[in-house]
Amino acid sequence: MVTTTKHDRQEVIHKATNLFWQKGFHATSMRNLQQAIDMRPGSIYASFGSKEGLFKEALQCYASAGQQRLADCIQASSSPLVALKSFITLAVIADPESTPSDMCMLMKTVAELTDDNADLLAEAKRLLSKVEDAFTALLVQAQRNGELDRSKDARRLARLLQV
Amino acid sequence: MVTTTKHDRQEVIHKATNLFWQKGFHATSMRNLQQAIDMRPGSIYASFGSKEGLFKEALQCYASAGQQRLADCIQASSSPLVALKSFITLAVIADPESTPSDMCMLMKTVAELTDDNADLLAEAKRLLSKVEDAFTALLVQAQRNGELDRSKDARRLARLLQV
DNA sequence: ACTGGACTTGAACGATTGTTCAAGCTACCA
DNA sequence: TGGTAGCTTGAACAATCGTTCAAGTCCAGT
Repeated sequence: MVTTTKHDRQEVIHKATNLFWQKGFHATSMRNLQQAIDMRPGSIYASFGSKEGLFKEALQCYASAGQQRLADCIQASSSPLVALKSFITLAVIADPESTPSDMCMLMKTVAELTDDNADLLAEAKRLLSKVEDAFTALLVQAQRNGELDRSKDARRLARLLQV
Repeated sequence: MVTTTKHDRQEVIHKATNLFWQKGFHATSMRNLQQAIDMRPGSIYASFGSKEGLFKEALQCYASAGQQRLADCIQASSSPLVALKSFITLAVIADPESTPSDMCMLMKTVAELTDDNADLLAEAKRLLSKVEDAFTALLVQAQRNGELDRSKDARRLARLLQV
């Protein structure tokens, strides 16, 4: 045995991510998680330290999956603008059955959390701003290609249409 | 004394609304509320029945305040389009110190709640769709005045810019 | 002044929360 | 085969949750 102890860490995080995404941070109890990922409290705390720790990893899992999809769109598209468009439609169309929530998880998190859980709030904002950066990078590139004018920051708000 | 028993009901609801708006439903405990509105559990339950009952009234309070502001904008403006615009800027500019959250309370609620608390979720969606209706009514009126073309439903999404 | 009804109080309830830890299990190496 | 290191287990903890209710307070009407 070389990679996994018993539960594959990635798979566990993935399942936790889906549950958190669906129910939010506060509404997801440790006992919900125990059942969803099939681990007992001791193991969870040994692996992730706390509920917050697990949630933070879930956020990162979600964000990196999103980045991956965006990268795929870029590679598959001819111009930055059509890449962005295909990514957006991919995110917003995604069939309602398979997705835990019809809303961006980072958004939901920023909406839900307050200054208690300051760490998680900051992390979610950090990841959101990375998305923002990736989008604006695409847009300035589109501007250089002459497909856009000077409304750069305005398009960051296009992200909010994932609802 | 003719209207109030000891605490003015409207004022109590208003304070509760602000707290719920700031922290969300799950993160606001009854003890937080007791302190915020200066009532003890017995009185709260006598007046509102449950935490859910109080939250529902808070949602309605928030929504009717919004409707009031929209009505004011309409009356003060010359055309439906400038009324809508002034309302949006009013909502989004609102100085960050005085407002409990920089996000629409109905949105936050829809984002946070799940099928547990189905009543509250349904109520929030109902109020949101009332806002949507009011907006589209303004927009079709703008269309009749010849200030807009056929992108009616698309403008519902303009609501999401309250972030 | 006294009674009666309405409102308020806060201690207490059982349920559930996130978290801990001693004990058990399992797999690998000598 | 026996030992040991590390993972897993689940009962139990203190804290907090939403909620209840007997007792106390307040004031209007006689």
